[in-house]
Amino acid sequence: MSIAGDLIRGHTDAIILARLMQADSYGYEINKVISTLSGGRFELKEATLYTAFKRLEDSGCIASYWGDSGAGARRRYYTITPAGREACFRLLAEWAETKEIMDQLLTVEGKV
Amino acid sequence: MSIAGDLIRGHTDAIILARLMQADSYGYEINKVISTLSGGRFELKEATLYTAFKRLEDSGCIASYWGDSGAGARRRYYTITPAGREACFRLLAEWAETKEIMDQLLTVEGKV
DNA sequence: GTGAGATACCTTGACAGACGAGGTACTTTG
DNA sequence: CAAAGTACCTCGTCTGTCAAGGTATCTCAC
Repeated sequence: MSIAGDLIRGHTDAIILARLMQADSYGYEINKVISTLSGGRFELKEATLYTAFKRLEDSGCIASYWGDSGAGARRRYYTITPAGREACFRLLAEWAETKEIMDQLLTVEGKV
Repeated sequence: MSIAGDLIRGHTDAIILARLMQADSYGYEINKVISTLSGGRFELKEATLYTAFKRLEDSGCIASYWGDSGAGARRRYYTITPAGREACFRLLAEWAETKEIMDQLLTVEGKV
């Protein structure tokens, strides 16, 4: 993993919700998808992942159900709720704004 | 302020260093520049700002000296050190990578 | 059939950064 | 002289990340 989780901090929920917008999934798989999408440069630590699930479920953004495991242990699947979709769009917009602002704040002219 | 500090969390040092790359400055002014550059959408809380200065000075990225105040209270100016410049470049690169990865992780196709 | 390794979930406690609240001190302006 | 602006600083709290540890199931090699 080449970038630290603290750089992503505050956007974990957005990442999870964005993944669940595509399809229901479970913890282990979500993390593997994250690892793949980031080209192996980032993955959530398990503790971080499960705390996020707890937080998102408590706030009504996601719901869970036990599903079949093809191979291996039982899986708790998560599904995004309507409130979760709304939250996701809001977080995506926030990310866009964060990027914009950060790019402004990090501009360094000359003196290189 | 339209975006929360937690979205920027982990990048505060980068912002401060990038500002000091342009010119020596002091806390109050840096924060005003940040506010201006972000179009009034973001500013650091004083507590955050001063803890960051402390952290950056302890790690040798910046140095400080008392300067003249044109009007108002005394000012503690900060200047970036060679180590600070290096750190700044590293943090800018990290930000670029964070952006790239986040954009991958937040892609949502179809199902809108 | 048993041990290793992958799959899969979960909790606890420590730590670091952001920030609300509070404080100091000086200068200008009304 | 009071109020408002400039300017700095600290303490204690909160929240999210993470290392470490634990549980349980399944498959495959031996």
